[in-house]
Amino acid sequence: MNENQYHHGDLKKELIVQGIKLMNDVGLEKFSLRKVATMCGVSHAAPYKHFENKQTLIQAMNVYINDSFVNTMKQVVESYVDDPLTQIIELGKTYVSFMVENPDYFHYLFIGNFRFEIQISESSVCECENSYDIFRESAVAALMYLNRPKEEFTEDIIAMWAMVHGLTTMLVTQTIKKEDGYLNLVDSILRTKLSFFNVI
Amino acid sequence: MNENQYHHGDLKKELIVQGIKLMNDVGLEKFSLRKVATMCGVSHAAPYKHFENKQTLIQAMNVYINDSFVNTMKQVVESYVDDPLTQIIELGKTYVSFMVENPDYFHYLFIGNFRFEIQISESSVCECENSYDIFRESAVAALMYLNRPKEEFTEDIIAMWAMVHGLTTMLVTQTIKKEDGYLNLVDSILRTKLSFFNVI
DNA sequence: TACCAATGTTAACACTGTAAACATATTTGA
DNA sequence: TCAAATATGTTTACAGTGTTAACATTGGTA
Repeated sequence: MNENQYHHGDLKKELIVQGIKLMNDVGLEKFSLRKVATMCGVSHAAPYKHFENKQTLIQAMNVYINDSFVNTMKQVVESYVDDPLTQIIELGKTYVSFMVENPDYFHYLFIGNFRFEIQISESSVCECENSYDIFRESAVAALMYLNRPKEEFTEDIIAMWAMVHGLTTMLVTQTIKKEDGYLNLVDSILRTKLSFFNVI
Repeated sequence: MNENQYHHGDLKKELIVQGIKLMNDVGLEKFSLRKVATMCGVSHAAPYKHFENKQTLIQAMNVYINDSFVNTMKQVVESYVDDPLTQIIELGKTYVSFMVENPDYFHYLFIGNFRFEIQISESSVCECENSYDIFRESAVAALMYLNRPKEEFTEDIIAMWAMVHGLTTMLVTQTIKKEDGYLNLVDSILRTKLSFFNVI
């Protein structure tokens, strides 16, 4: 396709990419469709050929980020298929570090899941819709490995995910300071929980 | 003061109250200063005599809600001054149930702390600025009561708060379903953690 | 090649945040 | 007591926004 073309090529995707960039720069409050359009070198009404409205674009941005998050998680799962305990711990670390390193993504996923309908990517190859499902699946494997009673699975999994997500929140919102060894905290907390299972 | 008066009486406070109401109804995206002004029966520029801009009003709404949350927490603390273990557990339950019953408040505090500067209420009588401080203080008492090693306080407190906040998040975002006995979950998770301390 | 759907532009609208100039009420102090 | 100062409200104006409708251009396809 040409350089100075009337048609853009893949405007839909660039709207998402530039949209995320803009959101990072100016925040939700000052995020505007017209700015995104300008960033893509396109008239302010062009986005409406690809998205119903502003909310729909933001949703698409959410899906885009969620996919990238989910894929990162899946990679970790695949790296430790034969070691359930290490797997769930590394998964926890990845969960936390991904969000700490991309605090804006935390906003999107969070705010997005709140304010708008949750929408699942169709393009995603992943059979798990979201990060919680991946985490849960890994947790189940670890609990089975530890011969935990099945009737307590639910509570154990919730406790573990809650710790990981809660810790993430504290770090991203700077309720606690992000020191160099913050990942050891994840390790330690999850390991305590897991070894607690083991001892009993 | 008169009924059909030129001056409103206490516009500043009503802007906050109506602002919260509007935010509950339409969400952040459609929240507008002009609507709030209309709800207060006042011209669209009147709010600028009380708040610098839209963000400042939203901040004030955050502070208002945070105060109400903190006060609720403080009441619990006072109800169990002589029983540190029950206190921290009840505090956890209150934390969760307050947010589950007021999911919009969860948004405000969360988004507010993210998007804008954290601003502490001047009017609050409470010496603790935020809910985390209250939770931490209570947790410290419980840990001392259990004779936990002081060098592990930090990690223990983080683990407990993370669980409570993480669980709250799961319930509010409906990652897990809010069943009738959801508060027992808080009880159970925290109690497990605390009795774990005790056993060792 | 001629049409058609896809994708872009331009123009228009109502609504928004914000500022400036103006109006009225309340407080203050000689 | 009552004018002046201050606090609080209104009106007007403007640039930026989301969204729609009418129009223009392109690329693919019958």
